[in-house]
Amino acid sequence: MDRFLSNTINKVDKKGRVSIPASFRPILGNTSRLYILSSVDQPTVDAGGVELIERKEQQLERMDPFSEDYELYSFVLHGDSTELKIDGEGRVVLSDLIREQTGITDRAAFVGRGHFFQIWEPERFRAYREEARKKVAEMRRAKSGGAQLGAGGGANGGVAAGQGEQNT
Amino acid sequence: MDRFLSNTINKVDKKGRVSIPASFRPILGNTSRLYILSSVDQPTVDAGGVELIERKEQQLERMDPFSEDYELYSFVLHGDSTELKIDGEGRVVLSDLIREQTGITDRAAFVGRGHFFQIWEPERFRAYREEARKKVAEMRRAKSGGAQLGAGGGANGGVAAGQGEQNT
DNA sequence: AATTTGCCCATGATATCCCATAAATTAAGC
DNA sequence: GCTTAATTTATGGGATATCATGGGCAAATT
Repeated sequence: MDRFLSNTINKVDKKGRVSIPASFRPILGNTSRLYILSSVDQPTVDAGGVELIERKEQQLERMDPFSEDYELYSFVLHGDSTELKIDGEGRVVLSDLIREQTGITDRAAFVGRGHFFQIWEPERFRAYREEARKKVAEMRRAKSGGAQLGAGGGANGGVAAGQGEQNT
Repeated sequence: MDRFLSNTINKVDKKGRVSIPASFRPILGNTSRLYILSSVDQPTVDAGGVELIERKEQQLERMDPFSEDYELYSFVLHGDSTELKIDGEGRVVLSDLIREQTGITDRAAFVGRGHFFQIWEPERFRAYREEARKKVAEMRRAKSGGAQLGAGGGANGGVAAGQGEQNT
């Protein structure tokens, strides 16, 4: 249990509180603080422990300082970050900043991203997720030239394609 | 016995639990954690130990962290994965995520794939398997220009052996 | 005084643990 | 080679333990 995985949708109560998924809590450590960074590309925020900020700063340093991306990243990183307090039940109060950034009202989707997680407005998450899956599927198809069975990650399945639809 | 072989169909009980085939358990090691990755191509999920995720993360690290591909791949990898707890009897409860992805309701097919295994809705597995066989046969025919050797009726090219039903 | 914010407790719904049992595979014995 | 005893499995169910969620209340803000 050392990375943020899976996704869950939790309710935001009248006081603006949401439960951080229980499976995410231990990964954050013993802290009672949750760090939040706005995403520049999507209507979501990144969340995690302090190391999240550090990591992002390191990323920033690796970017071209004259690019527009750098400017944006830098601006958002230092300007739009927040620190939330985690209460005894593992909840946080979503700030106005987060609401504006994500569009969240009464429900929030928590999405594991490995060393951090994201908080989305459920509907937007659903849409983006679908799109992402579709694109990854295309990516995979392009790479393997169509000969792929299963998502074995380098697996040597050795069997020809076969499309098989997603769900029903 | 160090790779996942063969396939079995087990029942999902009212609580949503399924037994992981006993022959698969020792291969997972001493863990009580089963990692699940959903396939973007087929209505199935890949299952295995942490290595399964780590392997994919290594692929990620070889990509450009600022590319859209990286973003999408990471999003799907971490956001659509799950970690299931294996109980004392070697069972796991299938999450909603898995149900949606696979279409599983009351029975689940466990299919060995070497260094990981898959979980399918039995009917879909049967259908996909047949299709896969057919394509393998075609592939072979195409390659050999019609001259085949030892590709007799019962041969099941490349796909895990065994009948759709448990033992026989 | 009227809101917020932080802390504590309550509760229904799941999830997890533990024990029971029948089916089935393996080992043992004849 | 068969038949039976001994072990594993798969599966079920009850008893707890966790979790998400709601509400109360008092200290801190405004």
